[in-house]
Amino acid sequence: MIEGDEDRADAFFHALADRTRRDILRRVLAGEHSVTALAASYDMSFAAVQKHVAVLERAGLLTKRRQGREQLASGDVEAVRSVASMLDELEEVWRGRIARIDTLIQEE
Amino acid sequence: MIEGDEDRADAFFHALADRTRRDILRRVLAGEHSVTALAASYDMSFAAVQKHVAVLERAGLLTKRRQGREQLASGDVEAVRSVASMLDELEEVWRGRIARIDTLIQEE
DNA sequence: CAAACATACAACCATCTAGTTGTACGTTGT
DNA sequence: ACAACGTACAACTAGATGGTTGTATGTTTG
Repeated sequence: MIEGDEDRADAFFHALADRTRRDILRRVLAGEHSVTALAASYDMSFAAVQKHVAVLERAGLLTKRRQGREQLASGDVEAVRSVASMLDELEEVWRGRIARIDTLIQEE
Repeated sequence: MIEGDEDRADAFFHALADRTRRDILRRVLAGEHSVTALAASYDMSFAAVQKHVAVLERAGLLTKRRQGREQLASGDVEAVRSVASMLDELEEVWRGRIARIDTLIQEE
């Protein structure tokens, strides 16, 4: 599994930094899909898509459950939210800057 | 120079997928810093930090303004917000899935 | 003017990444 | 039993990435 917060962030953002993976994530957030069903949507080999799914799984953005011979992939919305909250924290840093600027203006 | 939404998303997430760049972004969201001042914080060459700043700049996450011989870098909170809104759209996709599941349950 | 400073960028290198093909193995259906 | 299906993974390749050092250019200071 993935270690610290920074490692988690690395994995999250790296997983999201590829348009094929973002598209796969959209599909599996909308509903369960087998790896083969996902692979049918893209102009690349099954193995390539399977690796993208593995990257998303390793980042915790999707989970798989076995059903017979298929692996059904499903998006984890909680993980998506936790990425969003990392960005919210960045915005909070910015708010601190604005607050400091306002203080300076008032002191004049 | 005209990039699509997907190219922008690629650049955003790739820029954020490195912990040094996330740390630089935190600093420049908190306030302006020269490239040299930023470089002093990290255990790597000035050139390496300068390249990280360039990646963030190309992604639109920070801007620079010249002041004398220094370049002062400043974080762009609007860009951070637009990344966050991409994630919100993913969450919306997931809400659609839940709505569909609820409809199925009601039809039973 | 010369020296020191701040920045940008080229060239290079090791490693990672995203794709490929091929193989192996469990599951399903005939 | 066996053929077809669904998946995983290894080995390989081209190109991207993150780091290095060295050089060039503009700016400030003595």
